[in-house]
Amino acid sequence: MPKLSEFSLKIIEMIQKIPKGCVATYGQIASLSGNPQGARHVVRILHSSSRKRDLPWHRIVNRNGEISLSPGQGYEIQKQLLEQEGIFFNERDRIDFEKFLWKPLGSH
DNA sequence: CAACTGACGATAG
DNA sequence: CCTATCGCCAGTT
Repeated sequence: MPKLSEFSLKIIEMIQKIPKGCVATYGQIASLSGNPQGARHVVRILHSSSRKRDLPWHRIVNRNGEISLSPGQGYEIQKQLLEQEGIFFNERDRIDFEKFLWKPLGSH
């Protein structure tokens, strides 16, 4: 088991904090973890640690609110998991951020 | 150690 | 709206 950087550990931590019924973007997680440019690294963490750490990987979508996985590569699974949490997709197959984007902390 | 990789993001046309 | 590029950067090989 490789040692992960502090940045990576934070990414894992943030992903675990995403509440059920909400989604977050790759860039958002990276930014909250201290590196706004590290979106691609979030991907690597999901690849290497999502299964091991039992992360809610399906709650991560791209900046447009779309599923980034290709059909046959997990797209259907992710969509199903999200819909099971009460998240739905609009006519362009996107998630409405106004309703479902995770807003950490007192954004009220 | 160096190259490669990728479920991204921003920008330009 | 779409495609094409470039920047990004730690984990993996």
